[in-house]
Amino acid sequence: MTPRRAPEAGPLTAEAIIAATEDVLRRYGPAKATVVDVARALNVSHGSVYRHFASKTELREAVARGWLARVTAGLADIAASDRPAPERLHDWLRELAVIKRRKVLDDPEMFATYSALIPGDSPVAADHLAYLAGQVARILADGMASGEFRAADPPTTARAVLDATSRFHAPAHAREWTSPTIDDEFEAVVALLLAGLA
Amino acid sequence: MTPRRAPEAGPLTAEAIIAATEDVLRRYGPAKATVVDVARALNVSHGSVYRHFASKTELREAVARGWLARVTAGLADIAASDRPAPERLHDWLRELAVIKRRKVLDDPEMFATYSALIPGDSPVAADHLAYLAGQVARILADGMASGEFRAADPPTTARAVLDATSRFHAPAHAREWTSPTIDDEFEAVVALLLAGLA
DNA sequence: CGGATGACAGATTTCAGATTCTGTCATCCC
DNA sequence: GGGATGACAGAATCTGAAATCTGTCATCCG
Repeated sequence: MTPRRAPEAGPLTAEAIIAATEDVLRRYGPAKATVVDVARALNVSHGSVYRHFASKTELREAVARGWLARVTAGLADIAASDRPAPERLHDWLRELAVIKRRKVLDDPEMFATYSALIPGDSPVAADHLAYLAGQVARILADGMASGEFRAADPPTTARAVLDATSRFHAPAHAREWTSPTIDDEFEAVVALLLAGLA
Repeated sequence: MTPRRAPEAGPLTAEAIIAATEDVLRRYGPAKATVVDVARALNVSHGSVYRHFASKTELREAVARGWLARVTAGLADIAASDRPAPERLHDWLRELAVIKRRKVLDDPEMFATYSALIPGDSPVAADHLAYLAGQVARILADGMASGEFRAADPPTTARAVLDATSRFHAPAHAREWTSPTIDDEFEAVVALLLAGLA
């Protein structure tokens, strides 16, 4: 593996470690990647990595956090658009599902890195869900303000919308995403939810 | 392990093999249980087991099928009751969730046996889901006939209802069922679905 | 002095050889 | 003759010793 960091490079930063870890994870996969591999990629000793991250888990969480933020960045635009709330919610949910499905195929090692954090109850997954719920709550609040949606508590309802669509975005269901009928099933669920919100 | 079958017992039947396998699975767990263990419990050679089941997988499927039918038997009564359809649907979904949750704790080895079939795309899970969807479709059709639910295609909508509640009954989510807020989340999702059906 | 280092202990993983298991089938017996 | 048997091949799993990894820390260096 080509070292990412020349001998004459400046101080070792958390960002450089995260970037190198992402490379190493993509190359070897989360099951094989080691802290020593990361250190080697950076031309430092593995002890130096532990100056910035208390544990391998913490490092993986930082990598997953950044990756998740990047891959779901496009959702905020949909949430903030000025189109009718039901249409926005539909498109937002669809885009979330499409992103996840694409990443399983596109970037399987990083998807696996993120998935592996969930059984361990990492805060990354909970924070990610809370972040997504915030965007849904905003769409719901807009829709309530305009009369497109019936009044309800946006945070609670946002969580219910995400829970009801978890089959289409939760990594635990990733194997089901290759089903030829998955799109129809998604549309049926979303239609039911939109009817319940109207 | 005490043999279930005395030397003077009658012919070896598929049912006896299934019953013995269930015992063996409960005792050793699906990861450790072998066909030889089952044969020993029945005082026969393992070759005899293969006269009735073409493979270990087929045997496990038969066991899981029977177990699932038994543990979900109570749902049919709820589906067939003459209470208002929305109430029936709510109680049916709740009972399904409660059964699954209880079995994870009660009967973890059999729950694991059933869960293990899902990643392998066994027809057992698909058939089970179709059976459940049939009951939901019936509740929906009743509700449509009485005007409690809006008109829609019952089979499609039944599938959507099950998909939207999968977090509360799909084994992939079993770890989440111990969350203290799981009941509130269940009720929020079902309220949204019932609103969408009304 | 702040950051990097590498030796170290204990935990985890690897790997090869030995064992056990699955699934088949020629043979046996009732 | 129909069902049961157990020997067998190839696949999977176990076992235990060696290697590697994680996380710590006394030491070093600029």
